[in-house]
Amino acid sequence: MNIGLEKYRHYYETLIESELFSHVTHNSLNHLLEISTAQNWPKKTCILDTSHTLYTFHIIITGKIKVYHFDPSNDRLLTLFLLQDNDVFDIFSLMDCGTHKVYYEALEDTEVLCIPVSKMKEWMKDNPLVHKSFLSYTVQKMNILERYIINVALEDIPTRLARLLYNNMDKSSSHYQSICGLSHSELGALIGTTRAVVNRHIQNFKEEGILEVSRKQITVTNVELLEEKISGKKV
Amino acid sequence: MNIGLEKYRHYYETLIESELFSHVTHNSLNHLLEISTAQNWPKKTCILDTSHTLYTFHIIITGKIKVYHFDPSNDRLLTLFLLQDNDVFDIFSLMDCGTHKVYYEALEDTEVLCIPVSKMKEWMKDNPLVHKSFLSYTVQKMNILERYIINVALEDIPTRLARLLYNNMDKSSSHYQSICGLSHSELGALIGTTRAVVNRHIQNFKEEGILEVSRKQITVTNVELLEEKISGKKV
DNA sequence: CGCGTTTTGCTACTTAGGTAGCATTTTAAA
DNA sequence: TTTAAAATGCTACCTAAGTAGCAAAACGCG
Repeated sequence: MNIGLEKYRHYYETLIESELFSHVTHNSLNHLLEISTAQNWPKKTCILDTSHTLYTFHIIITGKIKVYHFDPSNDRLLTLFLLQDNDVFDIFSLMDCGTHKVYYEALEDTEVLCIPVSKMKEWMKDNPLVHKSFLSYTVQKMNILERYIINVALEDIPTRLARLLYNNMDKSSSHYQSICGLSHSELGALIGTTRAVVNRHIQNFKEEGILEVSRKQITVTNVELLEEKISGKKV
Repeated sequence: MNIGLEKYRHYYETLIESELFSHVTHNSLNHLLEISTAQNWPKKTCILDTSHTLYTFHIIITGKIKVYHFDPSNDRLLTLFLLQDNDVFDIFSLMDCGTHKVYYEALEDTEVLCIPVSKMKEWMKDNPLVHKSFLSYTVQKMNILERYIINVALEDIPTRLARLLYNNMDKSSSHYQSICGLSHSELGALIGTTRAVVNRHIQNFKEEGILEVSRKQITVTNVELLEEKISGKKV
């Protein structure tokens, strides 16, 4: 890595805060940074080449990345994960378990560290303890996926939408925040439906006095009613 | 573990074949067996107590176990995984990531090794390399879950059913085998729908000449037509 | 400022899938 | 052997959700 000292320090500080690398020795972390290349991905950058993530491992320093699947038969997208700082992708590339047919898109300007998969594997061999934290990390992601599938398979769309809004609401200000900036299409991709249906239910919620909308911004005005939509389901 | 020598040998041989334990030393594997208790779970044994799997880790020697979620609001089951020999559960219990609200049921007579989670954690601490194989194992399971959710979120039920049948068909004999013995309710739980809908589509498939049915047994008579139902989707 | 693009709101239509209910068959258990 | 329980097949019904299409509004870029 060939960058200014402050940048380097910034990356180091970020990684050492991460649950994935917090226990790694100073030397090893430096070595990891040495084999890394920093990249800035502006908002809307897309990684559609599935072989790219097969050979390059990424660590997100700042920003937000959407991991999604595209189904050509009905032209629909399904967002599997929203990744943020200290998330990594793609763990599949580190295990030799074949191609992983997903695409990536930066939802915000994103700083990533890029590491060739072969070098990352070597580094992990030199730092076997990271397998433990990678395991813990993967299990957490799997837990998210499990709740996701239970959600999609067993609940109707108003419930899923309500839960999405609820989970991403800044409770302190009653102001829906984390998903903010996402279009109805994006919301649809997050709960397994289309933008038309999302819009329909948002209008319903609006009429019921649950929320107010402006462009790409949803403000929850009645949290109790929103909670009722989720109706005590704890998933 | 206090059992006959042959039994012990049988467990040992099974574990050493497993991708999870194949690289473990002879001594360590013996130690693992020492802290294990073997149990036989007859078909239909249910583990509904979620705290049980919080404190006990299991390794399946032989048999088949269904991991499922129950949604009380609409009385529906969703099968998340079918586990077989050399599968383990629950990895969540080894990482301290809270309760994992799933239930277990033996679909066949099943032999399991039971290990207190605290002892399993200790054993893993003494055998840190297993984290690598556990990571690989978990990533594989996650891959299955990912395909599952894409399936449920983006495809209709005939497609999901066709894929389920296709994936579990004994291709050599054109005889649907692996899922055999499962009722329409169970098939529904595997693709996120109800038994009535499964039955409806099975009748359709029958009329189209794709398969023949007898109680708890489905025989695919026209694989090409079945493949058409899946219509080139490779998920 | 003007223009094209994106996002949103809304109508009307169609249909897959969920539900309820019941009768028949098969199986397992007493 | 009898009886209860489980599994299947099928009817009819209803609603949620997907689709198509259009127009208005908001944005963003030159």
